[in-house]
Order: sequence, then C-alpha cells, then structure tokens
Amino acid sequence: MAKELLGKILISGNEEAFCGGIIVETEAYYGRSDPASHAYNGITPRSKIMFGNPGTAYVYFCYGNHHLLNLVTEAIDVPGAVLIRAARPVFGIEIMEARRKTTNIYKLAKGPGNLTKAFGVDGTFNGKDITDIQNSLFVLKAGFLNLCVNKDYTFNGKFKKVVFKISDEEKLLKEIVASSRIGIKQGKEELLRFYFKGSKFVSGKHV
DNA sequence: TGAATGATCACG
DNA sequence: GTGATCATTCAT
Repeated sequence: MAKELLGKILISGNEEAFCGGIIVETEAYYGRSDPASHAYNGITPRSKIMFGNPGTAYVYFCYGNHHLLNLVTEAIDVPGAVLIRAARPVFGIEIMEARRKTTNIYKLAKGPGNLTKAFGVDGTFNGKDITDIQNSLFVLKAGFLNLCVNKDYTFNGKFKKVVFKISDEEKLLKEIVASSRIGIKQGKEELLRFYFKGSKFVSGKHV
C-alpha cells in the first residue's frame, strides 16, 4: 500500500482553503513485528486507530511540534499504516505558501511535519475516513498514471471544480525506490520507505 | 549538531 | 505521577 499510494492525490480543505498534491514519498509501518511501529506493543489509546478500519487517517503529535499523517491500511484488528512523508503541490498552492510561510514549492510539503502544515492537517483529522470525498481530507483514487494522459485533469469535488496539469518533467518520475525509514532507531534495516526516484519534492537523502 | 517542544506510555 | 522517548524541523 505504501507503494500504491505514491502518485495518488491527497486533498484537504473547505470552501475557503482547498488544496491538493501528489503523494511522492511514503513509509510503511507494521505492528507486532515492527519495533518502529506505534502498534509494536499492542493496543494503546494512541495506537488503537491502527487496529481499526483501513482507509482512516491516523494523525499524531510528534516531537512537541508536528502532526504526522498516516493512512491505516490493514484489515480490522491487523495493525498497519502508511506515513505520508511528502507531496508535490498541484493546486491551492498559495494556501500552502501562507501556512508554511515560504514560496519555495519544493519545500512546501517536503517532510511529514511540513506536509501536514501545508495541508492544514492536525489532530482533529485523527480517525477520519480518507476514502470519502465528502470529508475535508481524502485521497483521490485516480493515480499517477491516470493523470498522465495528455490533457488537463479535472476534479469535480464537493467544493469546487479544480483543473491542474502535471508537468512533463514530473510525468517521467515513475520509478519507485525503496530505502530504510527516516528518523527511527529500530527497524532501520527494513527497506520500507518508498519514493519517486529523482523527485525534487522528496525529503531526506535520495538513493 | 543541537535546541525547541509536548504527548505518550511503561513502570511503580 | 514520573521520566525517557520520540515516524521532526530549522537555524547554526
């Protein structure tokens, strides 16, 4: 699922602040078998979300500063989630710039903490269904390849019609690379971080 | 390289 | 209740 989510469109917002981007970097987290996972020690008040419905958001507060967005991916009672680490902004960019206080498009949603800030995601999104486009945070099923047709992409959402175009340069970035996960002490040997090779919107070091 | 920052959880 | 830990970011 971490690989599957690469190229999908993450959208958030309401009538005033509507924005979206292409997911370009993810990390997979398992349960009992994964010492880096919040579900490693079983169900706790925080980790219970990971044991719940797939397709829900798992948002938690990290390092006293940042909210991190995960998508629950496994069946009920099976812990597992994918951390959304970076996205390429495609619309609502001015909103993201205001939230991030920078106009460097490569930095707007680079890194999991920056991504949630750009998209306006906080703890109130925890447990929300991200497969329902009626909600204010959701992942569009249309993937990267669907967007790579030779015309603009149109999305008729709840709030407004959005048209955007994927640059030719970015269309070429379809090769997925696996690496070790970032910022963890245990479980480093597992190659559970995935991203589009060569993308300037990806955080951390490229392989 | 390290400070800022606060929720979480194992333990007693 | 306490303290160690933490799926980070930014400036130095």
